[in-house]
Amino acid sequence: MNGENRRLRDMLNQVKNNYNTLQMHMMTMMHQQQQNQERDGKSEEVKHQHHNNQNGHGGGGQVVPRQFMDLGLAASEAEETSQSSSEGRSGREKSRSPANNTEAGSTGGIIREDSPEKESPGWGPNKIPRLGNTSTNKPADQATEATMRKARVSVRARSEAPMITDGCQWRKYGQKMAKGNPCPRAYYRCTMAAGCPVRKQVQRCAEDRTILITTYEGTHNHPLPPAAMGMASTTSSAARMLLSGSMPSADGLMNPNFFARTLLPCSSSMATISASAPFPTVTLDLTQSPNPLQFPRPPNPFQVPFSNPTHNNILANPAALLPQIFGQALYNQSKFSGLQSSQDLEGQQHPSTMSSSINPSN
DNA sequence: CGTGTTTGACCTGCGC
DNA sequence: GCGCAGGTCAAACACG
Ligand SMILES: [Zn+2]
Repeated sequence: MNGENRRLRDMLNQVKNNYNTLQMHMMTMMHQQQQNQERDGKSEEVKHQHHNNQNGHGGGGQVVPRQFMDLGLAASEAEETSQSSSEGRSGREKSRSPANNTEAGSTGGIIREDSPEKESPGWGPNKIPRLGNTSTNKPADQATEATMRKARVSVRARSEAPMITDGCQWRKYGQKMAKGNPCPRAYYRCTMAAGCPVRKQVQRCAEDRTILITTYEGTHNHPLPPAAMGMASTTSSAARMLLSGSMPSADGLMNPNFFARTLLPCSSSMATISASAPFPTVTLDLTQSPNPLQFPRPPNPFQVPFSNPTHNNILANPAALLPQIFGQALYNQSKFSGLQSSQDLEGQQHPSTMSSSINPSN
């Protein structure tokens, strides 16, 4: 009975999470659309990229409205995901089932895998520089990949399962005890294709163990099953948005405001951009109850994110704080863009090259 | 027997 | 240079 209850609750959570994810996804898309409209010049590449990701199976168009179609698609798929996850879990609740999933939807025109076997035999005896390689190889791809790899998308969701099911397959390759945290952090790598660079780490929140923090990093270089598209496209577009926002351009400023306007009314999910961490990180907070009306909890014990630089800014409660928070985000962004400017510039220098490489099939 | 998890060793970057 | 902390590797192991 307990088990069943737990299962049901978990299913519910999963559905909620999917819903929030979707919402996020929509926002990101809208944002990108907006961005595209405002300056179609360079952001066009982004658009193409996006399309590529979305229509991995379909093929890419470039009409703006298309994006909504994609969205719809993603929505239905998200549902599937939740269902499948519940099914999968019905058997065992806490044992780690190998099925998981994930994110990244980009088919990866961008990232060309260097060599599929680079990780196995290549550096077996290693100690060799994984970084050293990077310097020697082609700078352009490298820069792109490096930038992409740096970006992280972390998702906070309530889940009692050891890992949220996102449609991808993961192999665990490590586990560590986090410092100020009784719960260990687990490291996973995507196994859907050899050489897929995507990694994720899963950690439970110390105080509230019902909250699972999943951090995605990298972009898939292979097609994804429909079930994985939801999370994948969301995270990848979030990452892209982060990166584009971090660039030394004015429209980066649009992000926060856009977030504020769009998310606030819904208030069920929240995104925060933080560059204070070693890597730029987007945090999608899906932990809030979907209907805030029932659980107002206004005098929330949440800490003001920007007052505590230690952890990434995670927004728990919108309203009054937003301006400041976003202000800080902006500040961080600008800082970040300063730091990253060399790389970004390098990336930006050859937009045509980029777009062509992105869309090789077309 | 292939595939995935466990787990301690190992590597690297960073602050002192 | 040392120690710490975050990540990763890979041998051993578990499982179907
Ligand atoms: Zn992958």
